[in-house]
Amino acid sequence: MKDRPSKPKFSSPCHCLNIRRASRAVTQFYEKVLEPSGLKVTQYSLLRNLELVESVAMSVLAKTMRIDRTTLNRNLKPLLKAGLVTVKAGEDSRSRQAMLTEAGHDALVNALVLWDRAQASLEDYLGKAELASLEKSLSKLEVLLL
Amino acid sequence: MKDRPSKPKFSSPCHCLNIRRASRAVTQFYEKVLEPSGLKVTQYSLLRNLELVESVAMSVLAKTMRIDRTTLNRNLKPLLKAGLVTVKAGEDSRSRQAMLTEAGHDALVNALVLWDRAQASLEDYLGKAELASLEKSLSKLEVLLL
DNA sequence: CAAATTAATGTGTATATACACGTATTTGCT
DNA sequence: AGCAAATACGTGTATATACACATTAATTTG
Repeated sequence: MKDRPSKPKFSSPCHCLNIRRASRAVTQFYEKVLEPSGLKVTQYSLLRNLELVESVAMSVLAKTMRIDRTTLNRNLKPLLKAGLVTVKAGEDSRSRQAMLTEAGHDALVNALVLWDRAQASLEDYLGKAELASLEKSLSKLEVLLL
Repeated sequence: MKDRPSKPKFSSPCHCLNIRRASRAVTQFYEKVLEPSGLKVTQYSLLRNLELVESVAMSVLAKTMRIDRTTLNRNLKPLLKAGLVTVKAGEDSRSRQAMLTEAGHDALVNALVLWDRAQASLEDYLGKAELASLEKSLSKLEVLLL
């Protein structure tokens, strides 16, 4: 076997992987708890945001939720197909307004108690203090790029 | 407009969304820094893990990296196509062994300095103490489901 | 040894994420 | 008015993630 130069066998753990892993685990936990509602956590949050307003333009919603505009567009599709959300034209004929349907509202109400459970479980698991500290760091990280 | 029952207008911030958002931000940061290498952070980590061993069975690698087995399978494909990784049959004719190619090793070495930079930036941004505290919480969260 | 289990993988399907492009409108400026 | 720049969106493409199934090979059992 030929000898290879520069083998960086040891290294510190990658912070990016660590947060991605934790994110996956937390996501899976929430998904499991939310499962009876038929909603993914992303979908839940989308409905949740729509519930706060009469209707909202796509890009405004994306900005509010701090997700990519095109990701929002894609994430909306299953909800549209399921009839939980509708889209109407805005005054500005470029913009489109998303809004919750009755079914969407019902689904949200239905999911709320489950979400509460997941939320509470997590708070219980980490403890108030550690969770608060974590959230603080997370909010710092969120603006890492800007 | 018809009156809707139970409008949960106010709620605590969703911990799941928070960590997902932070995860996205950190990922985008690493991706941007790694960009010149042509590797995504997921791909970097895959190569990094393969660099530690001669060859390794799929499921073992997945377990080591703590990612879903099928996700690993999919994530491997771009690397196979790019010729950075190859797969050979294992002794057990069910299992398949993944291994780094020379090109894969080169790509890894090339990306290492970039990754170091991203890693250092993050440490600088949060500070050693806060980062350590964060990592501790993240590792707890990672085993939330088991 | 034959049958039932378990183990190791791959694929179908669906969602999530985001960059690069392309399109249609609106605004702002001359 | 006319045109350039900025806005608001959607889509193509590629990767990431993971559950449900299907397949094949090795193991354990009766």
